[in-house]
Amino acid sequence: MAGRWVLHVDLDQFIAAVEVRRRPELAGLAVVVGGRGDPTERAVVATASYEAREFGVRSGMPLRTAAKRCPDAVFLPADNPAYEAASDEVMTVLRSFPVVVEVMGWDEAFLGVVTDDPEALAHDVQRAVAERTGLSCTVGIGDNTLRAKIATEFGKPAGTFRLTRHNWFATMGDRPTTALWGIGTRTARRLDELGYRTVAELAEARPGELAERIGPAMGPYYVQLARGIGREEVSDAPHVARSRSRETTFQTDLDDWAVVGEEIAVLARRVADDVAAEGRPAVRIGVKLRFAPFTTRGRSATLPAPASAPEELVAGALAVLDLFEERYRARPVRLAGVRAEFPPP
DNA sequence: TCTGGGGTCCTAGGACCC
DNA sequence: TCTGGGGTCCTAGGACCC
Repeated sequence: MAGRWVLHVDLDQFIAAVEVRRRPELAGLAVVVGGRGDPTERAVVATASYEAREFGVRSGMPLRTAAKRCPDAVFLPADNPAYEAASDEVMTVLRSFPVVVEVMGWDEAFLGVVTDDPEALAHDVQRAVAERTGLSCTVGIGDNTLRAKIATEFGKPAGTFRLTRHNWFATMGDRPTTALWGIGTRTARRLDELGYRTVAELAEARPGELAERIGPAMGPYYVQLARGIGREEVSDAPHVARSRSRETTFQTDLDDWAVVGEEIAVLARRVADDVAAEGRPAVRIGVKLRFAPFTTRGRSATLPAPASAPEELVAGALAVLDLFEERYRARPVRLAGVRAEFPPP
């Protein structure tokens, strides 16, 4: 009798693997991809190959730090169009199976499947992806999306792992709450202060107590996470964007407010291109500024009328920039961003 | 460790209205 | 005519994820 399963397919060191695939001489080397590939610039690591990770190089780490930890690494610029194309190849392979494919990013997808042997199907998927794209992936198997997603961590690299209601607490019970998908270090610290340190402890919490102390939606949700409860349906409905944004970190801080305005106009035009591609007008616009050393402030406003035209979005963004109080205008700016929001569904 | 870029969702406070 | 309570919208900021 065939059962319903969720498979979580996650490409191994995806970005580094795409680079190695087109430059085979890099195989076996420490490869670090990020920014423009110059470790002296302001940028962070997008992905490090397993060889580079041996030296303590991690995603999100400044390139400068990565270069200190692994001076012999090959540094490459991020080539997003290449990763998007490789991602499309992989998703096409996944869709060739009789499954529902829900894309979660360049290098991840959930598969909704009906089978009585999910491991066999997982291995078929891994083999097909390897043969048709040359890329390696790990497959987590679960009775819902949460457990499938977490199972992947135990299958890395290139393996499979099954996580269900039957082995959830045996596998996860003693782990810290950060092992849950959706709980980061900030929330873990707050939970710790309330006496919940492990997954098993959080699973025993009263949802009502956490609703009061954490928030009406998130509190009870965290208890559900700890119990391994998650969405069982996988959907291939096309994603409908809520917002589109563009932002830039400057190599050197801007100290002239007029130049900040010029950069905001440039970003607003790029956002306008994205909005035009969406084919529906934006109703709100936001401006983000990050001041030296690292404080970030945002201002936003509803547009006078829904808009897609570049001139309207530029005017809107500059009007929002004007909402920043006088006291901000002499501060060095290290990042500027513009975001357009679409109407809620 | 001097900290990217692109997203999503939640929370909280004040405004406003009845 | 000094003052309640509820609902909803707007905005800022936080947290998390890939």
